[in-house]
Amino acid sequence: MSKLTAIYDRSRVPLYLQVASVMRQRIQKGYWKEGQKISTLEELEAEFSVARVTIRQAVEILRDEGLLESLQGRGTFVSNRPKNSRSFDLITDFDSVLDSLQSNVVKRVEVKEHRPAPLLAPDEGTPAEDYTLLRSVQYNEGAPFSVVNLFLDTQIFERDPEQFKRVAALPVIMDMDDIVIAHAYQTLTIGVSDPETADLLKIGLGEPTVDCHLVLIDDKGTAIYNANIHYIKDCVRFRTDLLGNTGPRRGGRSKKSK
Amino acid sequence: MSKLTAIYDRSRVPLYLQVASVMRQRIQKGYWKEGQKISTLEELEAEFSVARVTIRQAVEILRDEGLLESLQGRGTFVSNRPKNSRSFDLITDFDSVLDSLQSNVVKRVEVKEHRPAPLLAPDEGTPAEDYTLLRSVQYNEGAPFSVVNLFLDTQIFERDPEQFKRVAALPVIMDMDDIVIAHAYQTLTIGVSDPETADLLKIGLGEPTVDCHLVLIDDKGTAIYNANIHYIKDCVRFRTDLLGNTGPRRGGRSKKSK
DNA sequence: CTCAATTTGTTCGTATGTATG
DNA sequence: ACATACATACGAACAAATTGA
Repeated sequence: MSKLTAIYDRSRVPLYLQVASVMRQRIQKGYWKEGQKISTLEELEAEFSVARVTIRQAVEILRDEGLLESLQGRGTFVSNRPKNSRSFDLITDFDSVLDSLQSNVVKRVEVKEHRPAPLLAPDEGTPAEDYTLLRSVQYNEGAPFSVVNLFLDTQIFERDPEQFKRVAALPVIMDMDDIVIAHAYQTLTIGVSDPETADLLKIGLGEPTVDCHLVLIDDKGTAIYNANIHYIKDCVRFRTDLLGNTGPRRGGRSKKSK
Repeated sequence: MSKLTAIYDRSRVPLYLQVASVMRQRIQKGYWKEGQKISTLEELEAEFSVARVTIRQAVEILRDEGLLESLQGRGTFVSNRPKNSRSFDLITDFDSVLDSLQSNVVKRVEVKEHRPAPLLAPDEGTPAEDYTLLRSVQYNEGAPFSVVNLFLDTQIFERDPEQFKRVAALPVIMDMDDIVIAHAYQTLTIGVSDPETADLLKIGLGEPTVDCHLVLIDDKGTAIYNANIHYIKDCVRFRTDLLGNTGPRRGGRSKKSK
């Protein structure tokens, strides 16, 4: 019990799940390679300071997930399994957003009118008078990877309700030639799934998600498009070149660094 | 038990923790505002389909965290607590990286030589011959918010070992005038804390983190700087304007969208 | 072939945690 | 607050399969 209480100080999640999470990551990040024999139960026992049975429970979870295989008398091995990396890069420019809507399956699951929209940050424009909620789920290879809760300016929604109810909203908006998007702010944070999101994404309640707050502001400063998008955490990645278009950087610049 | 097994299909984390996570997010994201009376236990009971005691356990956790206050006969209220938003924006350009190293406290916790470095993606240059591991922790307001595992090309490390052991590496590198950084790739993903990271960040084992893989490539194509940075998930946020420097966007562009 | 060492698999007893009604 | 059922975790012992000496 001495061990237990010490570890439980920081997380009340069952120990075998904590251990399983760490081992799962070691496999996914390639620290434990495919086909490789991993540490023995006794070594893992020592490393994590837990009982034998607890390690076995963790291994059992990863076995069920097809990540590990155990052979009595020989050891535990990382499975050679077909790679199905469903992860993709998050989007950082407007045209890619439009493109991605074309390449993924979008299923509208709900439309509600007169809904209070998510709060806007000080620089995210002024709220529209009324919003219509369009909720949809994005699928990739048949599995859901994101839930979109879009609060669309009702004035715009009513210009083509049938279209908005059927397909992705952004292309429809961009087809309206009197609309000018002055700003498109995207804010990414880490959140946890609420009951609706967990249900639609087929994940556990309270599991971490990547939350994207996307706000489009028109030329009058109105936030006509105000969306919260929840991505399954393993499905997203974000890459950037810090040098951007400034070109290579030469050392010795600190003399004038005030 | 009927309820229980249904929910446990997707997550084996104790129910009261799942419920607590969702309620914590409602407070943190401002859906439940400060001072507001939240739903009654009975309503929450119905919403989450769990027993009364389970809701009470969740509330107790948030009470311990100072997020909620219960008053017998009146209800449960969101605490008016001092805002200490320790979150900050992730960095997307090179100069900001340099700046941020100056404004945060960095504590070097470990130096190890001849360590195998993290794997490089195909376009992340060729590995250096040998790397030296510099591990440090970044603090903000006295609390740790990130662990940096930097694998530095040993050839560069040995040009000024004492300096590298004491202060942040990047400014030291940028003071060497014969070094040219041709690329600086940053990749963000969601991971979970391993035992060392959990220990240094004072978080639970297996809790989600924002992982940043940062690779600097010199003019010869060598990955001289290869770092894995683990941020506490609540401490980071990432903002961007999708329109960037392309200016406002006018509708009606789809005619030529092949 | 046998033996010993290694490694996973199984079981028991006990204490505490979780969830229902 | 109580009674009940099941889950989690420990420690220890023993069984079964594999390997190499």
